[in-house]
This record gives sequence, structure tokens and C-alpha cells, in this order.
Amino acid sequence: MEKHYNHKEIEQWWQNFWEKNQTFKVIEDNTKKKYYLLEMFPYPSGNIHMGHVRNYTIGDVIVRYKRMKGFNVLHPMGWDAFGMPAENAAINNNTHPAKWTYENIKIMRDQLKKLGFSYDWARELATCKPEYYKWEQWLFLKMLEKDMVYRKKSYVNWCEHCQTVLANEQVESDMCWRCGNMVQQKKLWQWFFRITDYAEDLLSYCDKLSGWPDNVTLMQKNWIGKSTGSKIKFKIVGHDEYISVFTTRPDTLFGSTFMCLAPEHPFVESLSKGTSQEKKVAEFVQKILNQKRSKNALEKYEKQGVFTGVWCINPSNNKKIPVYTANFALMEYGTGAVMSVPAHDQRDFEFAKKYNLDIKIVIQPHNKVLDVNTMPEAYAGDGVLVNSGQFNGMENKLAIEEITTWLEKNNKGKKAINFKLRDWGISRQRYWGTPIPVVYCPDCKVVPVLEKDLPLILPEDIDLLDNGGSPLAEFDSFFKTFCPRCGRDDAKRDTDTMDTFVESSWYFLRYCNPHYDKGMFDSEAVKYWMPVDQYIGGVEHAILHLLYSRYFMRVLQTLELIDFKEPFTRLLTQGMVCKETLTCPEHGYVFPEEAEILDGKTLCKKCRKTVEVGNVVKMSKSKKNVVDPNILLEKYGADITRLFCLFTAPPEKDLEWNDDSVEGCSRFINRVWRLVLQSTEKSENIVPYTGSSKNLSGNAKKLYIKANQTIKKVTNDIETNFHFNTAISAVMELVNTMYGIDFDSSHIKNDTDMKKVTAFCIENIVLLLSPLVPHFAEELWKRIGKKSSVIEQPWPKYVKDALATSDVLIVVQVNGKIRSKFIIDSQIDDEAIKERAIKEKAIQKYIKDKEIKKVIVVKNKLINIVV
RNA sequence: GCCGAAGUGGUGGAAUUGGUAGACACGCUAGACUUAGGAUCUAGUGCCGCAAGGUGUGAAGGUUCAAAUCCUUUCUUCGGCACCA
Repeated sequence: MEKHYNHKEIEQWWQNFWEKNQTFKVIEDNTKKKYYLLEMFPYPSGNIHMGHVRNYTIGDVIVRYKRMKGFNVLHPMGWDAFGMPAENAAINNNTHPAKWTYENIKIMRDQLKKLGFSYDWARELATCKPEYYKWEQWLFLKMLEKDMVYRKKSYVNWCEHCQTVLANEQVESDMCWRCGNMVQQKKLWQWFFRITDYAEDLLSYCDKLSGWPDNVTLMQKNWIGKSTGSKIKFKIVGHDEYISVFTTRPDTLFGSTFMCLAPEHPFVESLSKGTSQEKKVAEFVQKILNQKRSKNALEKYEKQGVFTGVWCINPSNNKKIPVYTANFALMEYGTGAVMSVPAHDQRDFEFAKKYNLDIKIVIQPHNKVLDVNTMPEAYAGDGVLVNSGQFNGMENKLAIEEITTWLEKNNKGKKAINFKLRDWGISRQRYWGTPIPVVYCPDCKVVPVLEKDLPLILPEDIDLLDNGGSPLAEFDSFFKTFCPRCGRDDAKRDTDTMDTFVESSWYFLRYCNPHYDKGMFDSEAVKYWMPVDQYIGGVEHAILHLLYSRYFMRVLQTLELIDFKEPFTRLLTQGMVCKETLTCPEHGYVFPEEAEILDGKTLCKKCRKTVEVGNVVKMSKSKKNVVDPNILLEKYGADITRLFCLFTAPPEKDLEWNDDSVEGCSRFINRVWRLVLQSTEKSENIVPYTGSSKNLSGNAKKLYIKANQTIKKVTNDIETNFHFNTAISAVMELVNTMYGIDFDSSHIKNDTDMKKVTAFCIENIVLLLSPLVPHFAEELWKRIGKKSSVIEQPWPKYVKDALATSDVLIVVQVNGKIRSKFIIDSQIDDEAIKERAIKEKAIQKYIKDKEIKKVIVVKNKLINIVV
């Protein structure tokens, strides 16, 4: 008997076996219940990393489990193949994005196969192939027809030196990552999807996603950010126009002492023109617009602003208030204008203090009296209105309604709902993406490409520009074209490509029949498979990708292409795989293999300097805190690697890398290996015991009960929340129990019941482990003499009457502290337990002459005596 | 800054939803076996204490017969923040 599980031979053998037998090929079958399990498809960055291994292992276990439960399971895999890294790699390595991408796909596909995942590879897809993106372009045209897409000017990060657009990621502390120049904001024409049309629907359905984790739906709700309030008009002094503001606090309207406009607000330039402030305003706007405008960056800047030179009228009291432009006012939110109420909003308060503006209290709290001169900060709470004309004395919550009604009557404002969610800008000024199928004609302006001309192919015989800009504009055979409408020969194509989030918003439909060429997807197959029953992916996608996918289903429903709204019935957001970072003072981040530990100090192998061991963070190439799955596969094989991912932490929690823990998994695998093979040698042709526990006694009974408890525990752990870590511990306990039995002792050797129970245990250990460590289980299944493949077996069932012994352990507490324990028959009533507990010697010591005030008995568990 | 999580032994993590804190595993200690061991098996292992006992779930309060679990305040770490995917 081999003492060790030889992963190299065995895993290769079974992978070939599965491939040869097409074990994982799946077709629609109306006689079976379907189960669609999807893992977020990877970006082909070059190598599978531990995050992928973990994600796909979790999925694979569920798939194999569901198969054994009798489901017809769809488990596809593909490639999110467009994206920026391909372009960067192409520039750095003097290759082509397509070549780089396809090479990576090949490498990663091989790695996935080595891990033994049960994909139906016939359904593989890559989003960079024309047969895929053709249908994305087709959908774009449909959306254009229905006015679900529109064009507007919007800001991008711009590097003047490189003459190119930068992603937020490419901006490092306001500078271009390539050349180090200051990044500016540039306004470009771009395409937007009207996702805000579905804001209300996307929001309300959050509560119906019962199979999603609460924190994810909560984040989505906050992202959509619905708020109810009022839109109020402020007349501009000396102009016919009004500034419109959105506010959730119309009750503070009388306290608005100044107005703030976003720097991009169209009024800022037009109003300041001709005033003494014109120059100052222009300078300020320029400065702000050159700063990175993402919200997290914005919060870091100090609040600042400039008077525009004009005034407007507060409609509540007709007082003149100054109009400012300020960096904290966002054009994207509400109307781009903020009615500032410094007494009751902290941001406005700080601004007013800084620029010496009026502060006027209009709400007095119930428990104290505010004084403008002494208040250290704004008061944003509830109270009673003051300085508010006819509304004085009213509770502010009531005043929200009343003031809005009054505004409506006087045509100065109205009730309004505002969403934080903005329309989805999909234009990317990049090469490696889906071309936007639109042509610009000097006569006909914006003209969609004709459907018959799809796919609009991304030319691949092209040289990339060193600055990272899109080469499409320089590539005449693509750029110059005929107008599809009038035929003019000097029309120009849109050189932008689509955001890669577009591809990932519908790929799960395509998997249902990935090579279907009569439409975007095969409706019949989609009807059978969709929605996805279980989606699994990183928690870092909790908002954008999931929201966009939900939005896309609504678009397709509106276009009457599908008949459901929600793509993912259940969602598991797996935690990240983390590891500490290592930073060398000379070489920056270093890989774990570039450092070594000597006398408790971590040293850089190159320069011998002490390496700083940093925080435990998500594994990433840029931080070099990665473990290469290849090394694990080589040393331990797929099953032990898989077992590590499953055992070390529950799926939703972050997993911290730990070399020692892998060693432990390896030990367990070999322990099971020896146990199964040894007992098989000893008990050939024994039929496993499967009856009631009543007919057993002694060790055989105990072991039988333990085995049935294990089946129940493992099944429950998988069914309820995929807690494989506890499922594995349960199997470990059973294995430990069996190791504790001396099978060589004479009385066990002659005990046929025991032999039958042992056979039962052995079979079930293999079955229970089979979804987790499939190669290992297949091999053992074969070696215990089974003819068919383990994956074709039904999932084990436990025998109900073999779950518990009749004795239970009662814990005795005095005043909540444990003082004694005893074992008692579970049928005994509370009174008897009480009597027994009080008689206990260890208890008498604590009760003595004290009066018993209260006794609490928890059935079959605990008794607490209060004295 | 805003939104969302997580803090339990030397380490990863368990605790049928308020009822024995530390399952299972790593590490460590001791022993057995062996030519050898970084293989394997057995036992022990939260902390303080010789012991009796005390104490203990990031910190501080509170509710309860009983709190890792519920409430309040607070600290630390991680993720997302719309052009990384």
C-alpha cells in the first residue's frame, strides 16, 4: 500500500478521465431541475492568482455537490478579455494586446484545468472576439433607437504631455503615472447609458434579493442614494434667470444666507462675466477643474470658493444673498447648486466662518438654546423653527412639508426626488475594447452603423502609441469611412471603445449558448438556464458590476428580449485572499521569495537590508504580496490546494495566507488515504451497515451515530451557507474517532457489526469529501472496489434515528458560574434534574445555607441555580 | 470624508442565533516508533497560580439568572467610492 497520496499521477489520470468521458458537458434537459452556477469570469492578466483559485474552488464544490443531489448543472468559464492592462503590457513588452491576451488565456486555461474544475469547456467564451462583441454593438444600436443612450460632454483626466486620457488608477497624486506631469480635466463628448431611468426600480428590487447578503444590497441602496426633498428656485438679481437647488432640508430655507454653485455650473461663467469678480472666478474654476474630481479625492481638499459677483433672492424672505462657486458643490449631484445654511450644515458652517458670511439660526433644539456667536459647529438635529416668518414655532419635521406646500402654492418650488446614481458613462478613449458603432458625418451628424455591417471589427494589425492613447484615430482604414445614411466619403468613426463593464453585464446570458449566431443570445437556452442560481465573486464587485448587470437585464426586458429583471438569485461574495506586504528600503515592494528570515529579521536577498513587514492586505501583483498557485500545484497538487482554500476560512471572510495551514491539509489528506486503504485491505466484500442504530451496541453504535451526525453536519453546512471549513472539521472528527479505534484488537476483529459500520464510515467519508477533493475521492472510490465514478453517486443520506444518544450532559451553574456537570437520560423531567443538581457535592459547597431564589433549567443542556 | 465589513489563545478559525468560550487545524512541549526524520502515532497546551481558585472574546459602560452574541460610546484594521477589473 502506498503511504502517500501521489497527486501528480492521480490528478492527471482523473483529469484525463473526465475529459475523455466528457463528464462535465451539459445540455438542456427538461426532465431535470436545472442549476446555474456562475463564478465571476477572470480578466486574463497572465496567471491564475489565489483569489481565482479560491473563487473557483468554492464554485466547483457547490457544482459537484448539486450534481450529486441530482441537478442538471451549468458551470461555464470564459474571459473578460478587453481592458487596459493588455494595452499597458503591450506598450511595455512591445507586443500586441490581442497576442498578449490570447497567450494569457491559454496559460490560465491550462492552470484551471490542472485544478480539476468541472467546467463545460465547450461553452468557453472571450469578450474580445467579434462573435461576442458584435452583439454588444447590436444592443448599443437598439438602445440608441430607444433613446436609452445619449451623448454629452463630460470630464476626463487628461495628460497634456502624453496627449492622452488617464484612468483614475493612472493618476498618482494628481500626476500622470507615465510622465509625471500634472493631470488636467478635459471635457470630451462621451456616450452615456440612462441607468438613472431605472434608479427607482433597481432600488425597490434590492429588498426582493433575498438570496443576496444584506451588506451588498445595502451598499447598492446607498449607491443609488434616493433622497426626497424639494427643488427650490432662487431668482438671480439683475437677470431673468433662476438658480434651481435641490435640498432635503427645506425647513432650513429661511436660514440660507448664501448660494454655492459647482465650478462647472453654466451660470458661473455667464453670471460673473462683466463683474469685478470675473477674473478671480475664472482662475478659481480653472484651478478646481484641474484637480482630480472623484469624490474621495474631493473630500481631502479644503473647502474653498469664490464670490461670483452676483446675488440671488432667498424666496422665503426675499433677502439678497451672495452667489459663490465652491469646490464642494458637485455638478453631478442634484442641480449643481447648493443653498447654504451655515447654522444647520457643518460644511456650510465651515465655509461661512472661512469667508465671513452670515450665519442665521432658524431651528432651535429642544434641550438647549443656540447662539450664533458661540456655537462651535452647525446644529443639524431637530427642533422648532425661529426667524422663519409664518412658520415660527413649528416642529422642523412638519415644516419640511409645510414650507414645500407653501413654495408650491407660490410657484417658487416643488417636491422632488433626487438620486445619487448618475448615468453610466461608457466611452473609453482606448484601443483594446469594443468599438462604438457610430459614425460622424459632416451632414448627417451622428449616424449609427447599419446592423448588417456588424460586427464593427476592432482592427488588430495596428501599432500602439507609446503615450497610451488610442491608435484608432491614426488608423485611416478604420477611422475614415462612408456615412451609412448619405454615403459621403469623409465621415469619421467614433474612435472610443466601450467600458469593459459592458461586456461583463451580460456574459452570463451568452454562456447559455455561446456560439449562437442568430442573436445576442439563444432565448430558448436562456429560458431554461436563467436566472443564475448561484453567483460567486469578490466582494470588491459588490456595487458596480452587479448593479450594471441588474440594469442590463432591465434594458433587455424593456426591449422585450427577456422576461426577468434580476440576473442572480443567490449571491456569495467571497472574501479576499490576503498576505502581508514586504517593503525593502532600496527595492520597494518585494516578492516573498525575494526575502528570507534570519534570526527573526526579514532581509532582502538582493541588498541584505531589513525588509519591513507591512499590513495584511489583498494579494496583488503591484504589492508583490502574492503566492503563485503554480508552486502549490507542483508541490501539493490540486486537491490539497483546494482543501486549503476551503478549510482555512469560511468563504465570505478574508483568507490570510499561511504556509503551515497547507501542510496541515496535506497531512489530513494522507491520514484519510491510509485509513481508507488500510481498512479496505482488512474488510473486503463487507456490506456497509445502513440500518437503525437500535440494533447496534457499544463502539459500533457510537461510531455509527458519529458517522450519521457527520453526514448531517456536512450536508447542513453546505446547504445553509457553504461553510466548508466546519464541514471539513466534522469529517476530521470522524476520521480522528476512527483512528482512536484499535481495529487489530481481538474483540473488534471478530465484531461483524463493527466491520459493517466501518465500511459505512469509509464509503461516506469518501463521498462527503468528493466535491472538495475530487481527484482524491475518485481514486479512493475506485480502490475500495467501486466500478462507477464517485461524481455519479447520489449524495449520502443520514439515518434519522442514528443521530443522538439517549444520554445528555447537563451543566450545573450557581449564579451563572459553572460548578459541576453530570450525564443524565434525556427523557428525565426538569424537577428530577433540579433535585439531582442540588444534591451534587460540588454544588452543595456553593449553596450551603443560602436561600435558593430561582432555578432556571434549559432543556437537555443546563441548569442555573440563583442563590 | 462618505458607504460597507471585521476585531475571539502564539496562529487560522469554532460556538443549532442569549445557555459548557476556544470544536477542527497550525504551532509548541513531552513521549513512542525508526538507521534516520521536516514521516507516522500517543498525550498535553487560553492566561495567572504549586494548588484551591481566579480570570478571559479590541476598549469602556449597560440590559439579563446567563452576553463573543443584544444596547450605548470608543479604538484599530480592511474593502468600495463611478476610467483597475
